[in-house]
Amino acid sequence: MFRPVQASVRFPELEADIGRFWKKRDIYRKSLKARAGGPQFVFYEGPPTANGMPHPAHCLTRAIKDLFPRYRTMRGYACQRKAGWDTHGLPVEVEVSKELGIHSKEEIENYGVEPFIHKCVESVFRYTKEWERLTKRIAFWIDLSDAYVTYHQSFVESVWWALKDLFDRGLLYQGHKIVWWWAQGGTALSSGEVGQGYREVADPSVFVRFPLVDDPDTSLLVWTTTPWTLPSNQFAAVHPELDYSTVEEDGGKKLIVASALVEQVGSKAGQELEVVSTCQGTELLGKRYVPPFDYYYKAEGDTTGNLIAGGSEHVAWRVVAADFVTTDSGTGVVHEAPAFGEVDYELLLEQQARFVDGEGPGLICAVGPDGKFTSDAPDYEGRWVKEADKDISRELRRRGLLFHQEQYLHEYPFCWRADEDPLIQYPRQSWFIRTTQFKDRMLANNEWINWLPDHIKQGRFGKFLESNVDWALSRERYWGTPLPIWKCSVTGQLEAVSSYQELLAKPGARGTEAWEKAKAANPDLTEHLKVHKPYIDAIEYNSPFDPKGTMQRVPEVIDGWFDSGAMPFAQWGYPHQGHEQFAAQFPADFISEGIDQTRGWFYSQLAVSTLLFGDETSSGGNRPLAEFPHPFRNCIVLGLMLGEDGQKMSKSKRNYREPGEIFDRYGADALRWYFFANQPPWTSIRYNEQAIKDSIPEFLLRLWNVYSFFVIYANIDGFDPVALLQGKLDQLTPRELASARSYRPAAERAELDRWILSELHSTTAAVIDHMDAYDNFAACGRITDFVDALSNWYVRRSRDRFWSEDKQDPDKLDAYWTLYECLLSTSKLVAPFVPFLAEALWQNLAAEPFGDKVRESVHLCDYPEPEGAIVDAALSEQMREMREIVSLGRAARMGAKLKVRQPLAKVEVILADRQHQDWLQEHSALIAEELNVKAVEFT
RNA sequence: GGGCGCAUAGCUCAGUUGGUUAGAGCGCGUCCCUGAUAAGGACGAGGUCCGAAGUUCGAAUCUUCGUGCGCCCA
Repeated sequence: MFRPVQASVRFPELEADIGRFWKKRDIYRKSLKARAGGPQFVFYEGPPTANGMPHPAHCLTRAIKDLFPRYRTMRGYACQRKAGWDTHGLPVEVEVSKELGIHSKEEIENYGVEPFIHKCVESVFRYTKEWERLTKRIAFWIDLSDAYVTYHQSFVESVWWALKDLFDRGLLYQGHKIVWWWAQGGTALSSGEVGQGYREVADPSVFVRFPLVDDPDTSLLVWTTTPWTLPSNQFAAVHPELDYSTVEEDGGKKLIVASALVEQVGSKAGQELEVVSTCQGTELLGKRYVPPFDYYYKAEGDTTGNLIAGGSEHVAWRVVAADFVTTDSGTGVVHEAPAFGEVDYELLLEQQARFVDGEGPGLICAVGPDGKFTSDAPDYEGRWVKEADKDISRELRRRGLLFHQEQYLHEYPFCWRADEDPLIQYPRQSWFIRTTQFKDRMLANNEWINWLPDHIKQGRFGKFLESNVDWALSRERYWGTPLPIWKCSVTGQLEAVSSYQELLAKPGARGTEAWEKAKAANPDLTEHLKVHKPYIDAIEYNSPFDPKGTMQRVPEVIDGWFDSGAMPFAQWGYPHQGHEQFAAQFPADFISEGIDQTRGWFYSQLAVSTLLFGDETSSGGNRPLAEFPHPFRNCIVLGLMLGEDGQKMSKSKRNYREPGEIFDRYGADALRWYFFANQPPWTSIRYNEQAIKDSIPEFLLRLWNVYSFFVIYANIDGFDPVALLQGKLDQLTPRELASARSYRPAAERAELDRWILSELHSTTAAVIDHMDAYDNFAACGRITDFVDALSNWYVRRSRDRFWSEDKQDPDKLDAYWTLYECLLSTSKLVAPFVPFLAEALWQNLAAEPFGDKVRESVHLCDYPEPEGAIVDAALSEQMREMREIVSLGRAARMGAKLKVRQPLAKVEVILADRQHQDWLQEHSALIAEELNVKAVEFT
């Protein structure tokens, strides 16, 4: 007897029971152990950050991350699933600052770095409980107890090793560059971080006159959306090959504007600008102008310097050539403040290179690192630059230099963790990794990665690699992996260190008291903190470069993305330890994250791996050179998940329901099936509660009803596989079932049985093909079709056989064996997709009645093996054709308004292709029954 | 401004290399079953496949341009 099936199943409750069963029996661990000797299937968990709440998009990621390892495990692979947590960086600091009600770096310093760091550690795992609950509830099987944590000492030391390797190879350098600068936070951000903060804003757009020195009635007309950069103006740039016009404006003054823009500029100001003369950009080069502010001009306006090529020139405030000038917008004359733009800064370097050493232009910058004007610009001193825009415009208008002003709508980056803080480009000393030197290697590596969808390879990711810039690694912050570089107090020479132990072994190493004292005061402090600020900063040692020198750590910490990129080896503490694990678990066969990780984790992993393990110059911790691709071979790039309204998901808009509620209402299987079966995972998924709900009747319940049907009648008829099956059993495969009494080989059974078994085996083969190709969507399509065929044709057409009076009727028993096999195989087939439902079926159909004779969980079973001999393609096609005929016949009845109840004399079937006519004729009785006709005629 | 992607039924979405009359589910309408029944099933209506041009015997599918949207980057 099978345990009677509840008539109305409640999946959420069922799932809770199954979840408890897995936990009690430790099924996940057993599933790993069972495959320990199998081939490796390597999966990397991209670490989520646990100081924020999980939301629906995380459900998708976690569902996909579960699906393929679970499938591979059933296919015999050993798939370790080590969890991980991303714990460093700005998100944590910002969260803590909010809590403390502070914002600026200064406030953090005043609060104290040490207590601040303590707060950071506390905050890191604030939402771990919620994350763990979600992970378990959605049945993401992963080893949470053995998670890697990016702030742990062993992880930090792996990162240190990597950085030392790069440093020793000259790939880690300090450079003066224009960086995207978060002024309030006092640090530079990487391109990836900047990319996350773009927002559309309206900025003032000003058209300003720069009067020529030789001809004060004629002005260059320049355009800028950052008036605050005008006090730091050094040059005006034109494109040498563009045409420029001198035009006369109302009142007789003249302006120089790109010819192509004369009309546009005029219409903006509501003026008819009359062209006086035209010239090429080259003719403007060298012309001197008076900048709108004289803070620097006052002293240096007339300064000249000697050129290397001979002769001399004014150092600044003249027209220079630049290829990046366009006529897309503005005036074709560009205001150059080299301090606040990358291309502008390069232009300054170009100019400097023309002069004899020390005689060229220096960098003018009237803004401090805090984003406020310095005493260089006394009128605005101490004011936040963006806030000064208005007053600067007003001043220009007052002095008659403002030609036109308007609002300009454009995308501008803000700090990704402090929405209200706009970033500015700012010159800064910063540490960089020379990734550009490895661009070709990274591209070659990328070439071998199997991206899903494949357009990512040459598209978004490939394009991103091609425009690679050196990685701005350092952060002038507190909570992150400290940059492991110590500097000689006398000579300024640098040295990198790869572990705490190595550091303490340095001659004259001292300064551990800071940590010891803190630990004594608070014994609960985690040991891992000793490799962090401020304790690590206290450690000094004797300089190998100068007897009087002391080695002190540089103050920076690093970009948290580097941590994530180091994860393939740092999760094992490699190379200080974990050589075996790393060797076995590198590279990954499979990773999956959202498309937003293109510039995030996908890049950080590829870059770090290529630099460390990607060519002959890399030491790789003494491991042999790895073949491309690494560190991952297959990557499913998930689409963006949108809210119900098609907009970005947003808590305040309430355009989605919390995952917890979805689980309570519909269950995790419903959500998983919705993710897997409704669309390829890389399309942007419109979160649709109705569709989640619909996956219950469309799939889960349909399968459940077939199962329920079987159990009801098997119990009534006393069909008991336990009594009928002898011999050694294990997972009730078709082969094992074949040993049962009353079991007949498929070839001897009714055609309907042979047909559904054929469908089962061909479906199994197709699902395996699709899943091996990481195509869950196609796999689900096949499964859906099969369950539909089973429910709506096999069971329906077989009802009479199940209800036959004679309990020993071989045909009746065939029907039971057939349906039993279908249900057992289906439960295995769907196990990776809907693990709860699959388990429920397996428990009642196999594990409970058979006890220890069979595997205790469906997730410990092998994935079904298709048997080619069972597949009958012709029969499959014939049956399909018959179902089609029946369907057309019903349509014809409808058209004639003749209900099915009314018997009709005959149906005429006209076949376009007579290939299966004989077969169909043999089955005319069935067609006649379905259509309620007395005769079937083929013409 | 550049890159990538998307645009198919009222809704959510399929549509593999070009090939008969473009599909599914939901919703809607009509009906069947009443021994899977707080289920199940049949049938139907509903589409300028975003627009235009091109390639082709043939285009939702390939090319180009345009429009709209999303993402990424300047």
